[in-house]
Amino acid sequence: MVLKRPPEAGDILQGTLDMLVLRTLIMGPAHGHTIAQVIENMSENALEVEQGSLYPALHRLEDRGWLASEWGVSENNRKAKYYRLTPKGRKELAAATGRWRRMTRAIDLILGPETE
Amino acid sequence: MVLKRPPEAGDILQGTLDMLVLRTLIMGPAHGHTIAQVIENMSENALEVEQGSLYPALHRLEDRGWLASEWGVSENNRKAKYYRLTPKGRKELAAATGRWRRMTRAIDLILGPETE
DNA sequence: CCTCTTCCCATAGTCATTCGAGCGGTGTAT
DNA sequence: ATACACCGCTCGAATGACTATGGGAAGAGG
Repeated sequence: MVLKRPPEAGDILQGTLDMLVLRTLIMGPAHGHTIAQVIENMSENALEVEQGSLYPALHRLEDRGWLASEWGVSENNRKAKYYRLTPKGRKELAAATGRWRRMTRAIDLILGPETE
Repeated sequence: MVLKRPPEAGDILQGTLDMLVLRTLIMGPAHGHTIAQVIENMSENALEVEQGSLYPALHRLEDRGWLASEWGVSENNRKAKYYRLTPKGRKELAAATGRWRRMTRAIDLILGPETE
């Protein structure tokens, strides 16, 4: 055995996808397909959002009351589920962002200056 | 069931512990207990390294050839296993640090300026 | 019409990693 | 002797991302 997938470029850091989705929806409601594209584009294609990660994420965010959804029709005239941020979702985004900044600062303290 | 633990302060971001351990050992060999303390101190106690995370991490790093270990005696006169970075470990640290920087930059692109 | 592609949603199964809880042992100091 | 810090380790549960796979519907091209 002992086959392990080395971390690939594009892989999402575990625990950060939810925050990215919430952040994306600050600009207004969107459906899954668009959310993924926005994240990929805004990250200059450094991140890839796989469907197998995205849809479970959307569902758990909705389960937790951070998103609400509504069926509609996409720009391409297809059936699409639009998600929007709830007030709780906004609070969670702020909290998650705070956690993220504290965490990365802490890690960068250990890694040391950029120049290393 | 359905017990979910909200992310607590001190929790390690999944996937970063190995990099932190490798980075700690750049200063020279150390044993597990010390490694944990160094990470906690250097992060200004923003991070907590649990034993249940640390020892499995040390073992897998050694399995991958990134660390080598040797039994010795600690500063407190106790039996302790000293880990040191191998050349492969050094390379991996550089690679992991690069991945980390690219990833955080990408995420920060999406989160936007600090001031939000 | 039929097929192919793109768009859009969804789930099952696998895997790696972290955590909490717990075990055992040994110096040192009270 | 007993309490405590130090030091190593392991197991089960939980989490979340990935691959793989499915389906359905719109639009384009033959």
